[in-house]
Amino acid sequence: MPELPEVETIKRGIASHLEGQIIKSVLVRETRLRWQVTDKINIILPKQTVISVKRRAKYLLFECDKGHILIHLGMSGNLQILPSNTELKKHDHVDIIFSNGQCLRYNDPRRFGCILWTEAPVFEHKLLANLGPEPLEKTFNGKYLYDRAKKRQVAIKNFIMDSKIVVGVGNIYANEALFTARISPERAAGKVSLNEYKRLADIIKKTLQVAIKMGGTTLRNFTDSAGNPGYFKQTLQIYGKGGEICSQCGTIIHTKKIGQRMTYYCPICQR
DNA sequence: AAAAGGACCTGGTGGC
DNA sequence: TGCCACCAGGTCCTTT
Repeated sequence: MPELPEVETIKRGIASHLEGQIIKSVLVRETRLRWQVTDKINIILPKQTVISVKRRAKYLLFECDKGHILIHLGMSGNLQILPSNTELKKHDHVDIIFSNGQCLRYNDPRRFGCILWTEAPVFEHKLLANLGPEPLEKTFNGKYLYDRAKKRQVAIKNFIMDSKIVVGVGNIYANEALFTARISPERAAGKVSLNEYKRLADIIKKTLQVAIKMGGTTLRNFTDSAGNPGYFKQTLQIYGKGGEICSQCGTIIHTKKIGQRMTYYCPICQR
């Protein structure tokens, strides 16, 4: 489900509700997420205070007194803040209940997400240690992409979706950014010029920023932590528009699987 | 080291 | 209406 703007939307929605709150209990109804949810969290989390809520890539990091809770939403995960007695829905797998009566509820039909606990320095965690830069940071720019892409044969679309290169760019925003940058998704990463990379990096930043501002993209069921959809869908230029007309030149928008993911592009505008 | 493909899941949709 | 194939916002892991 969520790419960076959606995770950021969730983070902004929940942070102020949780920071400073004391965990009262944890209810794990389903441990079979991407990785087993350890029953250790039932023991260790109660009485801890949530000090801060942060995001790194598409991971949400809940800093507690003794360590971090690390949550990824996978393809279909969502988090909501609810009164702890709220009636359960299907796939409500985990509740973190707070002493003020609120509950952070994790729902995930496909169970590709994860909920982990770590007491080590969180950025040294295996899942975070080898991630590329955040796309909205200054270290992510055209020169950086150009340098990393040298001699690489991989398609540019897969390259910008590679979390070792840059985090947070999923299938929707990769399609959108390449269309706006007028670069063919199939071109080898090593054959993109420095100027094109500068344009692309700026467009990735801009696209993500606008999407965050609009509360993310709701395709079927993404909602923020209060249950509201995102409105970036109305802004999509190319994603999901196979067979429709390119807004720039009127050509039929093509589709093709690249790296097992559906790709939408205009064969005239994108070279 | 880089590239490609499989794996993990449920639910919705469209075709017959 | 029912059944089936295929598709979906991610990304780790194994194999080549």
